[in-house]
Amino acid sequence: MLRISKLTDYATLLLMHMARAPFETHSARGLAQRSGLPPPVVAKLLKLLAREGLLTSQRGAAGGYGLARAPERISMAQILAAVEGPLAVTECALGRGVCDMEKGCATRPHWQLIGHALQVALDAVSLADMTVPRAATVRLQRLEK
Amino acid sequence: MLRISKLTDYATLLLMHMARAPFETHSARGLAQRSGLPPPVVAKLLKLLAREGLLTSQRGAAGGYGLARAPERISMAQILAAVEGPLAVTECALGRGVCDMEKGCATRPHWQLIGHALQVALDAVSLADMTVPRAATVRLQRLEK
DNA sequence: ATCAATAGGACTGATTAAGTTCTATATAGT
DNA sequence: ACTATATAGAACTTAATCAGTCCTATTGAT
Repeated sequence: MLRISKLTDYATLLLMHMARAPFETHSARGLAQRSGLPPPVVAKLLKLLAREGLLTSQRGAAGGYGLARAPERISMAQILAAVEGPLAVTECALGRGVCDMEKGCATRPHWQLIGHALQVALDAVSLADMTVPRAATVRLQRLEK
Repeated sequence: MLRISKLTDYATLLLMHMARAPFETHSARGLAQRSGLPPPVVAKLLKLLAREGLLTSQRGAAGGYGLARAPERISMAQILAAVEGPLAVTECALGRGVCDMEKGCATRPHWQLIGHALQVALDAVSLADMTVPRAATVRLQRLEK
């Protein structure tokens, strides 16, 4: 349950590879080879991440992708939002009045609260944390107190 | 993203209805009418929740379903787990070695940490909280400190 | 017996996710 | 200017999952 899509998983993997050389540009082909993921998937994801502002891109020969900011300033929440869209635990949490039974339904504010808690947990982990085991552990343990 | 399935949403709604009369038994038909959900869906969900231990069931005429324990002792995490299966943010988080690239993949422990944080957030909200706005707010705010 | 209820499984259709392919555009090097 | 190597964007196909229905069996009170 609450499963993250494979694409998000892949995106995280790719960003972690890039975080090892945060100031260099990386080509889609090169990242596909290093990550072992299918080239079309890698290309699709990098395009998406660039459009969403997590990566910068340079076209043409000797072009490629680079991190838009330091790995410490890219959170898991941002990666998820880039690939899967805004966090919304339930459909109605997004606000649009598409739910048939809004009248007697008292659950909405509660789902929003839960969603907010998830957001906080996801915000607390950065891309840099993902590459360095200790940091994430510490930050998340603080949350649980 | 991280969207909960409609079934889980429905299940929560049904349990909230039952929580209003926590010691009485409720029939599937009656709950379908009160909730406005399609009877087959309600029946399916109640069967599932009973199998998972959240509800007790009584067959035969004058039978029905009842909460297995007090609303305070049923958490949103339990409801989610009952309907959607164990919480696993990524496939590999479940442990089975199905992932092709386990060798160079350092993300697994981090996803597990994030998963754990989500679990904590979901554990902090009970079915009783869902029916009484204030309690959930307070509990979740404590988590965010 | 009969009626009202749950138990369990099989099945179908709808929706979404995952992955591929094709065409257009930009840029460095020669 | 030409060519090779990149990214940009969109359309398309297939696979997987979710949502919902239906049917048959079992249980128990009247």
